[in-house]
Amino acid sequence: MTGPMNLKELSLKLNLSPTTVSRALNGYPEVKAATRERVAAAAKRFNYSPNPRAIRLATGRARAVGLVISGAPQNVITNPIFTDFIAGAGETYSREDFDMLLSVVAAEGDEAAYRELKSKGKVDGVIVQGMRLDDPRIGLLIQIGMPFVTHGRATGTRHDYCWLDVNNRRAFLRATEFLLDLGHRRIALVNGPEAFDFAIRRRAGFTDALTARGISTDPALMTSGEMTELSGFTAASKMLEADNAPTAFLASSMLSGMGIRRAIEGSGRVMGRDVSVIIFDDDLSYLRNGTDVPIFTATRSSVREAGKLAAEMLLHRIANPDSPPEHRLLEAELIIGQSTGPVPAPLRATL
Amino acid sequence: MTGPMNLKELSLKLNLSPTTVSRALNGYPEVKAATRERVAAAAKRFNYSPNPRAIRLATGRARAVGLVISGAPQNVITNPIFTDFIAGAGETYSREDFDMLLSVVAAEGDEAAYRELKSKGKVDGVIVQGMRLDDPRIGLLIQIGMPFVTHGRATGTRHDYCWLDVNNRRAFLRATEFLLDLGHRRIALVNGPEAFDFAIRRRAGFTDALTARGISTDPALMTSGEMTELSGFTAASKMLEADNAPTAFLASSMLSGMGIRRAIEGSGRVMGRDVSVIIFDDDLSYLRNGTDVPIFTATRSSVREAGKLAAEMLLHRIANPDSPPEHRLLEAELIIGQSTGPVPAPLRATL
DNA sequence: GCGCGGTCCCAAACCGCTTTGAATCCGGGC
DNA sequence: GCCCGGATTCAAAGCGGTTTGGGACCGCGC
Repeated sequence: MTGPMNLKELSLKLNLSPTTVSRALNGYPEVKAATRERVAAAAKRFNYSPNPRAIRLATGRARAVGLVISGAPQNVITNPIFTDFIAGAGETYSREDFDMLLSVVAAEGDEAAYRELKSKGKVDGVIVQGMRLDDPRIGLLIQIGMPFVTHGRATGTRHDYCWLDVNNRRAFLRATEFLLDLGHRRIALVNGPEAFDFAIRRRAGFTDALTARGISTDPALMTSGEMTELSGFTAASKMLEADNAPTAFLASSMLSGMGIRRAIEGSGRVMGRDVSVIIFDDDLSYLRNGTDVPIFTATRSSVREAGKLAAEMLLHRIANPDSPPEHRLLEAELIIGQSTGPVPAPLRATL
Repeated sequence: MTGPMNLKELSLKLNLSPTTVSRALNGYPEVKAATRERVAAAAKRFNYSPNPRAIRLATGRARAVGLVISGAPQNVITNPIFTDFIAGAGETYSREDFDMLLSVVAAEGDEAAYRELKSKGKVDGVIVQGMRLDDPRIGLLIQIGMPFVTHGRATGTRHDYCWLDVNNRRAFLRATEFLLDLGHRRIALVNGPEAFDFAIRRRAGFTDALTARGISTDPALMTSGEMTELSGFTAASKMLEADNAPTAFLASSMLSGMGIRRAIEGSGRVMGRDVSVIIFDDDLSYLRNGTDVPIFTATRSSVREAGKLAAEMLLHRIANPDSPPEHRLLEAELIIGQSTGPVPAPLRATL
């Protein structure tokens, strides 16, 4: 064995020049159909596959996309969304034979990481996650000329850029309306960290729905924080203790929903009967909202699907860097589970 | 702008040959100290950084490590461990300037993925996760000559290979003893999928502790399944309904523990008073077991730390492929939380 | 018979680095 | 003054592809 076959060897076997073989394999028009077939057959027969390192050096393209994960060691970064997102994206990349490379960097190290990805030419484009208000990464990436698509938008930026997002505002608007239609008037919002754009939009959907019905928003019924079971529990417990406890909750994630459920049950109430809960369900593969019948009523949008679409958009963007940026807004579906019901009668009486 | 400076340009500025500059930068001994400094200074001044694609082509090394994630679209793969693990590993890699590349493949596609990683020379080594009994990947990787370290061991393989694992058996042995010492005799095991090696070892620890005290194991008190909240809830609910309900649970993950807690509370019992629970806590960044005081009593071992160590082992292995395989067994610590207590008096009376 | 425009193929340069094999420089020994 | 070996440095040959700039061959019109 002398290692895998290379272009030169293959061309010798075919009595052709490397040039022609390369062109045949890459679909250039100036090679005769018969020759092309002969080459293709030989390539398959000798199990030839071009050396990616050589391709990359010769073309200057990386055939790889990046994902910068910042916030190590303790932050956001390791949020549970991530895995499903790349699972979706990864399949697209392997199909197109792109590598996906991750850089894990400490908080604040992300700018340097993007610059390095660019200057060393390690990737042809990146996907950006965890968008914040007027996220500085957008300007940076445009400035250094790195193709990208964001998962989520960034309110407040003046740039036009390529994004994929869920209609968070509309999702929470509809969820709130659904609760209002069930007669609920004291509705609490247990939101994600409002440093993130998606959380802002969800709150907007929530408050818009309330004000549209002439219901004033109560700051005591709106919290924002980590999307963990514990923080959901803590927030909900506190609200449920109050005199004027909410009869319904809108939760930003499955995990906070689980915390809220615990708080409800811990207070002697029953979820779905005494207190309603709607969650935002990212349809994560290890946090399923029930198997056949959903446990929580939810606005659902698959993160995995988002990953797949974002990857496709990115590859398209890399291939056509000068086309106008695409935008894609996904709608979440409202699925009815067991966690919602009409506002309880005794409370309805007090209205 | 003519793109970033390259070796030839730099060597021209220095009136040196590319050879010498390359050697100076790479620490070869045959270059004079004064020259080396001059080169280093110029490199910094002109912001020179070598083109990784050229290095890879010239050296034949990838300076990258891989992670194959199999089981798409619906499986294991997206398990919550993953993110924390790579967060730990990723920091090591960036420090050493290694790329980390992910391939997401459909179930059963992993063998082909490893072979491709090898044949295309995309990585110098891989980390393997989710070990099963006599995992076939071990033989495969040895056969194709791909350096690797596994996260978890694989009982039953005849090969010697490089692994990093938590002492799962001992962790559950100690946890079980802890419960026994509290007077519990009806202890249930809500295990992860026993297709995985770690789950087998945990069960062994559990049953060993019981039999050491002369307590027979009750199949009705041992389940194995997904490590989700729902399946924890389902399993525990069923057991708690039975006549001879357990007074304590050993759970394989934080999520199943949360499901068990819900089942306990749903049955009108109080966790930590009526029923004790110990979980295995991977110390995931978005599933914290309480902030200051732990909610669950747990055997804890940080997956993130494991990722960091595994990455170091892998880099070492890549640098010294012929050294004997390292093994590293981490001990989990038993941390006492609020979910355990002595067996309730009325039950104790019946012993 | 000759020039012309296609079609198809090739030699050689190039991408930017590492590495081999050899040249150069230098002080010391004789 | 000359040879020798160690210390430095260099030219050139890879690594394995892509791409540029021609060439060879062919049928056609005149």
